[in-house]
Amino acid sequence: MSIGVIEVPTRRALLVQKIEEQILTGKLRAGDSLPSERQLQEETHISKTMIHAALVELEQKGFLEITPRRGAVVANYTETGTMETLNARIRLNGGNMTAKQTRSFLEARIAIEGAALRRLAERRTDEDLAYLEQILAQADALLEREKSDDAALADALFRFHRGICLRSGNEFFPLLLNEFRPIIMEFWMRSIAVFGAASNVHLAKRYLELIRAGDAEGAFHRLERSVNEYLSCLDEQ
Amino acid sequence: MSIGVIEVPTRRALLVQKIEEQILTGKLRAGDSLPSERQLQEETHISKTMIHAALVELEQKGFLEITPRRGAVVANYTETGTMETLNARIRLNGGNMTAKQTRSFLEARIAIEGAALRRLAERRTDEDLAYLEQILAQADALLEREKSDDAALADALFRFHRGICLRSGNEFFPLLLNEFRPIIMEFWMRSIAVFGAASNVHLAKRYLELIRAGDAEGAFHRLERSVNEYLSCLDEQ
DNA sequence: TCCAGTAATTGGTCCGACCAAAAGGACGGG
DNA sequence: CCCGTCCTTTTGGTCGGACCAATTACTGGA
Repeated sequence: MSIGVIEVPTRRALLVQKIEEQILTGKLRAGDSLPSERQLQEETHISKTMIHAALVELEQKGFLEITPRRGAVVANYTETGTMETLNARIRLNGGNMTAKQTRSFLEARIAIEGAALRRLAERRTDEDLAYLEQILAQADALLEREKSDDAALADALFRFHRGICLRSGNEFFPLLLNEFRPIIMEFWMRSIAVFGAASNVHLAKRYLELIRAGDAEGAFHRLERSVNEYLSCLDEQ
Repeated sequence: MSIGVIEVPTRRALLVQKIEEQILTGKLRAGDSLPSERQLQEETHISKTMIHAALVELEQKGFLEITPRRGAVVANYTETGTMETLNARIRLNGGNMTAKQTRSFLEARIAIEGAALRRLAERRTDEDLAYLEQILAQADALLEREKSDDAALADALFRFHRGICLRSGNEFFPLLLNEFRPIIMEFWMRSIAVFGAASNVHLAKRYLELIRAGDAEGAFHRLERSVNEYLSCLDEQ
């Protein structure tokens, strides 16, 4: 057990976190208006510049709606919520997704990556295969090392699956994966912990072979099956 | 033709827009580094506080990568790009998607909304149906009016289809639709222009009936068919 | 040639003051 | 009693200067 880097949070980050908490725990509800920036300044003893910066950050994350000279109100995140909002919600929960969130995530994964997988298997080129092979070679190199680096391997797995979306020719799929990134990385870290590093890389190679063979349905069903395996392993715990 | 609301953009927004333009038009390429914040301050006569805020915003949008004390470089948006990045790209192009983007969008729509549709049809409750009916009632009310308001109708259609995702029980799908929002709204505006307002509302009612009947496959194929119709109509133009 | 020491530069944070627009009263004519 | 006009207050948005810590670039001596 190492202590690791100790980072001092900034006042602004703390303020953002505090307001996020109030919203996510329901103390602040959609439609509620926040105190004015000056009032917050007095309460918190933080300069108005930083108060303002924090509120703008929360607006960009989809938590608030700011109208100039009218104030900030808590947004209804059914209306404005994005992946950013969800990431914050998960972070608040100590980085753990609820069972429902996990299921939702995997369902979304099948929908998006499944579609990409099908398309890619149908129209893969040599260039596509080379692109994916190169990422797997990096993953193999990571396996060879004596010191295992799970984070680097998870990153490689992420890039492999994003590569599938990228090479499917659809311009939206890889962007969606980028949006999901923190969640997907967490997923792979867990998968490595449960099934082992080698097993995950081996599975990736299976996908590549199915794509090479042009077996769209086979690749899709492989995805469905591995997701279900993951789910049943999760249920056991 | 009405003039509409005139909103004064903030300096920060203008700076963000300008840098976005430079990146999207290729004047700034991935890997290029930006001038330092102080240099930008001199060039633009905008205070460093605002310069910094603008750069951070661009980082959150996936256009830049900022390293403390090293500067900001233009990001490779394969790596960092999000829906926000794509929205900006489309906005720069006058709100028009390329043919490939349109195809990608519709493919993503089938993947996501199709999955939601299937799930919802299998496990819909009376509450779910009432929720969707209520949105369609609003759409009907809009149709009755003598003055047609396409934007309001497009919004209702958006909320109906987001409602499908919301009521599917998957926590990710509605968030994804929010992320897509500007693009989806553009899509519905176009669909209203091509097929007419009544026709679009009528189609929505068909989905609702298929969901009510629990016909998951029927609903899914309805979606596929209407997407293909839209595509072939687009090809004709 | 090398290296320690230093000066300059960088992004990140913070402050207190000011601006223009909007909201809310106060006032006065009808 | 009503309604427009004027003025004060409050609001978010902006500014320029300051400081910090880390990095980089340079410089002088061994």
